[in-house]
Amino acid sequence: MQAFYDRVRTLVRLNQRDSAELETLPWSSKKVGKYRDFVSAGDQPDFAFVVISGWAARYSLKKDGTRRITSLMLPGDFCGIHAVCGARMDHGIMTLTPCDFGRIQRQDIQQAAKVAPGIADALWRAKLIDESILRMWLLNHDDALHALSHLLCELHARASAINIVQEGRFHAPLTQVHLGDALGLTAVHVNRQLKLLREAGLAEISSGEVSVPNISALRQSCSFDPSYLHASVSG
Amino acid sequence: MQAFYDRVRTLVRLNQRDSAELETLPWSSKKVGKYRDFVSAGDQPDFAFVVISGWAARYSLKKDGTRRITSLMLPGDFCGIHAVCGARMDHGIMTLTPCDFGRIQRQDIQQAAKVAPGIADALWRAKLIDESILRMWLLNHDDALHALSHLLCELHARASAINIVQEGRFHAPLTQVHLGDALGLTAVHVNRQLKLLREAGLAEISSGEVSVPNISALRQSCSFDPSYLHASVSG
DNA sequence: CGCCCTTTTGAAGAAAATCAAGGGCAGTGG
DNA sequence: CCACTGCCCTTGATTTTCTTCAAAAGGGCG
Repeated sequence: MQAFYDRVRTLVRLNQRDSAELETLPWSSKKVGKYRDFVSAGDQPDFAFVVISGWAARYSLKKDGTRRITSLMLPGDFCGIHAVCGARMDHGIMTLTPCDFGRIQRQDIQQAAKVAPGIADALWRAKLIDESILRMWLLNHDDALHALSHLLCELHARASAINIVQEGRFHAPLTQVHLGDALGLTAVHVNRQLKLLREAGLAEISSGEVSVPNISALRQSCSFDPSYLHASVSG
Repeated sequence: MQAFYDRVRTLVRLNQRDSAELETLPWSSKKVGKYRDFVSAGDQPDFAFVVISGWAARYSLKKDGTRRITSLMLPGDFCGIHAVCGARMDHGIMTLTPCDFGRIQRQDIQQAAKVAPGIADALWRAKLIDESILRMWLLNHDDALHALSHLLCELHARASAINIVQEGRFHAPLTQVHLGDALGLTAVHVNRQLKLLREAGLAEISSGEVSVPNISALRQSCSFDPSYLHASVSG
């Protein structure tokens, strides 16, 4: 759960009480294999989850049978905070790799949020960031190349934040089909845009490894401004 | 503020204490003219706002100068719950009509959420619904006609919920440019799709009035399922 | 080896953007 | 009262972007 504790601390500055409350939160671990439906649409989970290790994705199935990925989750990310208010899931969550989740009971997280305002704040901030990311996905869906570059920038930034980027490279278990599902494009077209990025020397994906030799250049190419990812910790 | 109180009660079942807390929340009113930037990106508001009357829209300006509307707000909707955790706004809010806003101080809403768990739940649910709507916008952006129909269904449902629909008609201050900004399409293309809907007898917009003679037919045409808009009150 | 999944590339077709022009209507000012 | 102006809606023609269909090549793994 260190990934989770670390994440919370990037979201808000915790006082001693918050901190103590956070680290004594009761939780249990749940391991899930690759490409599993971890949570299904319609569920009304009694737990909130935290990605401890692995990658997962929120997705919805459309009427025409195609899948649309609406967000990607990396270690440290929350999912199913819906549990906090007992709402029903309107989308599913699938694993992209074998995953290790931390599971926290609804009443425990509710209690913690009540006793430790810092934790409640952190949950809010996490949700606002989710929303910002979603909004960005909406914003950038006009031009395919722009959208792809922006997504790679986002993933690079989020991967950096959890220290899994080394020399501009990080492992991301995304096939071109996944990227297409996330960007609302066909895999074929994703392939062509990736080729452009590769030829421009801006980014490359090969065997599950994203390589960005010059992140500034990539960011500039799609006007990426990372500030929306954390909205500056000042609380 | 009745619109707000009503809205909260559609989100959660309040007990007496929650109810009392809600209706004694200190607030002040703020009137804003049409087409005004009510909140700007980068602001760190000390207030949460509630739309008492009028329509407003969240939007972002893209690097190429175009505007993208990322959500529409009707009477009763919250905005700037960011204030709850002191985060910075990553988007602006503009009015589409003259608007009347209710303004609640950050500490007051925080206090209310702490004392009355029902209110905290309501805020969470409101945010989850915002997120669901955003997700739907992402989901439906593939086919222009589908997207437009779905948006009209969403607005019809939300307008119904606040009792402003009469005989399939409701006032919506949206120009074709606004619709284009919301759907990520050009106004020209919106115009063509509206023509199709009109010719199919499914929907019509004229002088700011949306007319849906047969909502079931419109819903069926775009597989609209309204459940995502409230996620069933069971808390 | 052979199979499946993923990536790659080509060619044709559909969807939406762009460019361009005209019309209706309300408000403004002569 | 009427011309003028600005905004919004409408329509047509052309071009760009993305999808669809199709086929083939690479790579990991039983």
